[in-house]
Amino acid sequence: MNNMEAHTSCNEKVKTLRADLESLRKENETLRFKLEVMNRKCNILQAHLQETKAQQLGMIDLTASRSNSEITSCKRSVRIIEQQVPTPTKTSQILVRTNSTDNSQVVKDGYQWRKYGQKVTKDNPSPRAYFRCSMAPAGCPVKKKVQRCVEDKSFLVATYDGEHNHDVNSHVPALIRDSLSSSDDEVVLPKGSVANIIYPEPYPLENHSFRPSIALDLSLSGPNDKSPRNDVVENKLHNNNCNDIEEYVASLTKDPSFTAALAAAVARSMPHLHAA
DNA sequence: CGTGTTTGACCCGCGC
DNA sequence: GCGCGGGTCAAACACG
Ligand SMILES: [Zn+2]
Repeated sequence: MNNMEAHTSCNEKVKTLRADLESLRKENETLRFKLEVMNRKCNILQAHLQETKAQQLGMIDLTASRSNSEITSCKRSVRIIEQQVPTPTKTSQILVRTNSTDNSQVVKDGYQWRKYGQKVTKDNPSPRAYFRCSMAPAGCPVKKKVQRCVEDKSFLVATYDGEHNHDVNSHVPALIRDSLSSSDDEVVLPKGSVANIIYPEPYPLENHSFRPSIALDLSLSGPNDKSPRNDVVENKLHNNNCNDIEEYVASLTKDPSFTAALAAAVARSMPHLHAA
């Protein structure tokens, strides 16, 4: 009967371990969610940072990158002032990955938008949607275009145009509520499902000193995604604490599909290079 | 009934 | 001028 007892105790152990595992899994999920929220915050902050930097640099690079490449510091400003009027209309492009393939093109970025048009474009089967900031009647000039990416329809390309002259969403709490109980309209981030790549367009490579960091938040995939990477991560999280994130990143960069996606995204973000 | 989306018409710049 | 492509308008419509 020793054997039997050993067996039952073993079963007990298995049970508790399983329970442990389950709780850890839940914790993992919430952590994932929080990570995603952080990533989104980070992305947004970075976008803002880019904008401010662009502002500080006086949009010099913006116009310079737009094909008139005669660069003489004083001329530039004159030209800019002359032709660009008071509002420099910064544009920035961000790539957003959405897991649901059919979704209507809504990039929730904390602002509220009103759609005012949709067009089919020449070289992209999916239509392009035009949005205006809903504060437009109050004088906010910001517009954005959203279109699915040509080759990777799970990506949305959002092109922002202009700057908001008001705060992010005066009333509704924007996309980031500090915890999981966000019962907002669209803020649904079910189990981590979105990855953003932000690449502020006006910065080509000429500007080595300021390399626009491509903010990539890892696609924290939901339960549907059975990527082997998840297992790695889970193992890491179980074995150790968050110390192994770097290893995770390493595993990520070794993942061919990930690197391919990244390469595609980067290539897409640099039409100049692409053409050359 | 107010509000936001749809969708074809319209406009405008550009190359031929 | 004409056609094309991208951007916007606004009437109709959907929805609460
Ligand atoms: Zn606005």
